[in-house]
Formats: sequence, C-alpha cells, structure tokens
Amino acid sequence: MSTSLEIKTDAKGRKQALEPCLEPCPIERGMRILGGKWKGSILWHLKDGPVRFNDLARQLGGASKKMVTQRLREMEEAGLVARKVVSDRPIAVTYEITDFGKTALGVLEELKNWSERQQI
Amino acid sequence: MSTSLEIKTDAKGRKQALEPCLEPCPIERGMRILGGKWKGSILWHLKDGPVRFNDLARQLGGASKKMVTQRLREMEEAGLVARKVVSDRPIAVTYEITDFGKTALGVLEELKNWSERQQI
DNA sequence: TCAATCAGTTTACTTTTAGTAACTACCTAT
DNA sequence: ATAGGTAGTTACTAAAAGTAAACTGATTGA
Repeated sequence: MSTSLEIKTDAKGRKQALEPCLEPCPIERGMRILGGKWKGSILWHLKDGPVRFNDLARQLGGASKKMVTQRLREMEEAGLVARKVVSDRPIAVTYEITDFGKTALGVLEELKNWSERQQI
Repeated sequence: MSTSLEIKTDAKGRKQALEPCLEPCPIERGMRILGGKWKGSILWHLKDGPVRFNDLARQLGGASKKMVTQRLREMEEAGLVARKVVSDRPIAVTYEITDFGKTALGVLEELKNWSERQQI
C-alpha cells in the first residue's frame, strides 16, 4: 500500500530501491553549495554591491573572522563571489557577488520569505 | 566608498555595524530548519504521499538508518513531518509531510531547479 | 609614540555531525 | 529452525565545524 513506485521486490523476494537518491541528488548538491553556516547570509549581504571584509564580518555579528574567511574561500572556489583587491597602500579588499552567485539569489529570496512567514 | 549604509563611525571614530545580522536572521533560521544533511531530500521524497521508514532509508541510499531516524525526529519536532503508526501486529510506520512541511516545498523546488541548471 | 584600522592567519581547543556495524525485539513465511 | 521483514537503538570512532583570542605587518591619525 506504499505510494512509492520506486521499491521493487525481486525474483527472490528481496526488496531494493530502483531509484535510490544517488548521493548527489539535486537537492543535496544545492544544499552543499549554499547550505553551509553563513554562506546564505554572506551572499545575501553582497547582493546590493561589493562589501569589504571587515564590514562583512561586522554585519554577520556572530561569525568569527576565521569563519568568514573560510566561507568566502569556499564560495570563491564555487564561483559565487569574487575577491578584489581595491588598493594596497591602505590595503582594501572587497568581495562581490558574481553572475553565477546572482543566479542563487532566487533560492535565498524564497528561503527568506518562507522563514519570515513563520512568526516565532 | 563602501556601498553599505549599515556601518557607522561613531564620535570617537570607532566603527560598528548598525544592523548586524542578528544570529537568527531569516536566511540562517531557514537554513537551520531545512539545511541539515538529508533533510531536504527527505521532505522531497514525502511530497507525493506517506512513505515507510525502510523505504525512505532505501531511497536515500547513502544515509544510514541512524541518520534517517535522527533527521526524522528533528523534522517531527519542527513540525515538518508526522509519524503515523499504521498497524502493529506486523508493525508499520509511515512518515508524511505536514501542512507546514508543504509550505517549504517551494523553497526546495527552487533549489532543485537551480541545482539542475548547473550541469556538472 | 600609542592606538586603531586593514585583511587576514595561527593556535589551541571544544562541539557537533556523520559514519559503521552490530544489536533489540517482534512478526511471517518456508 | 532459519531467513527475511518491520522499526528502530547502542556503542564507538573519525572527521568536520565552530569558538575565542592572540598575532602579522603594514598604514594612518592624534
């Protein structure tokens, strides 16, 4: 009476999944790119324009610099953000969202709206 | 030249964030509810109707029963899924998505579509 | 000179998560 | 009796994620 069509019983009566969710199913894959702690928030903070490292760390009050650095590196590697050295002399670095990063904003927008609908 | 309006320099020249992202900002809150490993996939598998524990574990090939149990408990507590004992005698349990759980499907749909657009 | 800013890095831990594999306990069919 | 099903637990390990706080090394302003 199970509604799932994906479980089959073979000739010898053994059960097996026909379409086991291969480890990188789209939802898991997406979660691994956007789902780390702070990643969503970082991307969201960059959506209106480039932000400098320390400003970002301050806005994410609660995340340590190490965390922010680590996440930014991962996100750089994933192509979601770009690091730009604006000037040395007084060294200045900004992080900005890439075109690819922008494609993820829709997901975050949905997530944000959804969270906000749950009043707690 | 920073584009962010949220950083202010006080009377003594010290910088501070005006709107630091309070730890539970909507995006982080949402991620904590939907973002655990396997949670998204579990919810997605339940979207077409109730599924039994072992079927679910099989479909999530890769997740151990322990993981599946743990996630299901958390999701039950969050009100995303409901556990129903269908029969004892031959014991049978199904998990089904709640109305609240259904409100999260939009987010997952977006995430899934987004992931699928990145061909890798 | 002293203090503070920039953008991090490093150290030294602690906590959380994920994972395997074996086990419970009960039911059913061979 | 044995093998397989149901739905989980338990014990233990390994890896990942997180923390605070100190430290670079250069610059800038009082």
